[in-house]
Amino acid sequence: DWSMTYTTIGKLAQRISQRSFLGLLERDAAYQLEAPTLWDVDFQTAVAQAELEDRDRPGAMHRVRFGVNGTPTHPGDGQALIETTRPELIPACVALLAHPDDPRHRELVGSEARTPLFGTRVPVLAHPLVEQDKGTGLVMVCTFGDLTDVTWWRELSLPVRSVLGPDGRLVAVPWGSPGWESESVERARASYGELEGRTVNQARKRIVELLSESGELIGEPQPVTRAVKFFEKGERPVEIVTSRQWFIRTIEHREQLLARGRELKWHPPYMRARLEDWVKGLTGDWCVSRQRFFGVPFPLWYPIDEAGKIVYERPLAALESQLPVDPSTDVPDGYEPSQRGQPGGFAGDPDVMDTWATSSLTPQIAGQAGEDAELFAKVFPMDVRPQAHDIIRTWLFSTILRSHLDEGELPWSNAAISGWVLDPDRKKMSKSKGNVVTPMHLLEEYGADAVRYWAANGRPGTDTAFDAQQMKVGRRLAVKLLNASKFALADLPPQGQALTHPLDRALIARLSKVAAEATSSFEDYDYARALERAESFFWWYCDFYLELVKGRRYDPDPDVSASVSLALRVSMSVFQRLFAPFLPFVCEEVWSWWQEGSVHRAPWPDADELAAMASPPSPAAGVLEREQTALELAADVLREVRKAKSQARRPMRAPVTRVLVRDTAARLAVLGLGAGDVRDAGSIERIETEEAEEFSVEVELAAEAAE
RNA sequence: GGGCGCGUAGCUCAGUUGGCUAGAGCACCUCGUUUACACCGAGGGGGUCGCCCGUUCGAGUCGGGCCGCGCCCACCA
Repeated sequence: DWSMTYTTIGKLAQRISQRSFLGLLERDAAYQLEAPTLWDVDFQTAVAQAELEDRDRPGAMHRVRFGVNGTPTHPGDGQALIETTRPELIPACVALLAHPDDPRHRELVGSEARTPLFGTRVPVLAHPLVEQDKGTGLVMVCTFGDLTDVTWWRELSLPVRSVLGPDGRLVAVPWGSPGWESESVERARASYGELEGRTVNQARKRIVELLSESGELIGEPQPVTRAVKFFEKGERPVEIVTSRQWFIRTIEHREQLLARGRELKWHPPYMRARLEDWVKGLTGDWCVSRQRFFGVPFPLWYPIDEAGKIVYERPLAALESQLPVDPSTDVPDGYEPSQRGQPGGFAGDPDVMDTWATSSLTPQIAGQAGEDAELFAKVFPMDVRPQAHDIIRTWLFSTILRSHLDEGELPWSNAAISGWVLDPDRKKMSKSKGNVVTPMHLLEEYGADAVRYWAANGRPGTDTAFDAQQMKVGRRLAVKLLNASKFALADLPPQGQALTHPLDRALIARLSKVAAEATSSFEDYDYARALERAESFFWWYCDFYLELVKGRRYDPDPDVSASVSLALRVSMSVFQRLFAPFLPFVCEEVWSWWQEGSVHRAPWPDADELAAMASPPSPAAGVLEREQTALELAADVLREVRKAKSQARRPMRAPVTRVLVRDTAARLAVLGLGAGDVRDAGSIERIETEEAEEFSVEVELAAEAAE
């Protein structure tokens, strides 16, 4: 319904998004925290776990010697060796860890070690997450090199010794002051002076030189390739930087979210595993604040105390009547604009929400939650979320989370997961690779129906390689529908009240089955199957049924043409509606030739109605089956006649003097029901029969001169 | 490393409770024709259903094990 579109920057979406956030805040489902956060150093913003991707990057493994005291029994005699790919974080080292069961480091655990170059004393502790077979089995914990560091830091209550700034450069640190003690402050300052202000890469290069000079680097760095986490749009690896951010509670709902995932009907079912993997792998709550310019702002301000300090602990929420608000221009209730930024005044929250924080409310926005209670009650929860598999962990996940938190139920009953359109070489299209095929020229060359036809052939969940051949097929089908409709409907004689001819009943009976299959396929979200069934039967219909009934259709006697006239109307009406979802334009066109209104508003074909129409007047046992066999046999004989003509290199209208059909008695008994149509369609003078085990046809063509 | 999916004609893919002499379209070859359709029609060739075991009267279909491809996830030592 194109009258109900919205944009995520529109007032409606902003209002609903801000209102939902305030609701979460009120219920303590959202909170702010100064904590280690995934951070992109180029965009200088927090990013969420869902926005990360792994990229393989070359690096080097450095073996580094830490000093140890009074542990002469330890192998290496007075030294502890660790391996690291990030030696630039040695000044941020807060502990060394070994696995509790590792015999090599048992003596060392519980003692203290000294960092190289800086002489900081760090405890040597045990933790089960340490992998014994990596490196020396001894690992350094820094604040923060990776998410595991965060885990260790949290679980072992380690101090923070942070060296990395939001711009990705090493910040100044106060060597010698509390937290930055050193056995040799002079040396620490001197060493760090070589690193301060440098980027991570520059610092890494320099510290390797320093370690090498001091003899604390053991051996040469060994080149390795390792998976590094990047913000999906970023150029440099994400870092972990401590900052104040807003979070939505997620982890504590893990089990309920998994239950929601099981409640949802997935198409195809195996896609549920993607959500489960994701939910089970979550390492923290969802960070929703971003330090960017564009986005929906947080509807919050903070008081400023008399000393001019922002009091983050007491956020001032916007009033419902103010929504949507922009705290950088709007003013909180009870304050004057002149108080902005002043002691005793207020400051607006400078951050905006993650785009998914608004997109996760799609059903609520479309249903106008909190705006139009009647509409919302009518449409929520919705039937289906259609989307591709790559954003299960973002769009699908976050939508379920928000609906769970706000509405206490699933946002929709079904998830229809599509695949990607791949380039002709089956690679994912991407701007950076330059292999993107835009659809405009396809629409121009093949038509919108053909492009849509091709897209509909991609089965749910399956990636589809771009294939111009398939568009030709779609175009052919569209043209065929145009031509068949023209033949079937133009100058059609008056229709009868009922299907009096057995072949017409048999046709509608088959059509009923096809309609039933298309319907159940659609109900299963298997649109590709619905199309395939309708399509293959339609081609059979054109090749055989339309040819078989030509004689009766053009017969001047209205009693003869009445039944086929009805069958043609019914069948074309059904085909036009069955194809309408796939070939919307051509179907609308052929529908307009003889029907009122739009085919897209017409009722879907009713298989039961068709079956009723196809039932024989005398419902004796086996009549239905006999008529089905008659139609099949008629088509089989016609096929053999055509084959004979084709192999004799004669035209299809070449007359046939005699056809001998051999088949079982049972089948021959029903041949008569369709023999007249077969004769007309094959230009056959005489059909004879002979009983046999297997079906075969002998064809006698008239002499060529007879043409 | 864990999980999921896929491997059927040269290509894109059907094959739903095991019964197939394995199908369709494209491409290829032959022929025909213009009274719905040259954006056409009729016909033909082409496959040890990735490999190996097993269950079964019978396996493309079920079970196990390999091989290959793809995707998702994962702890950057």
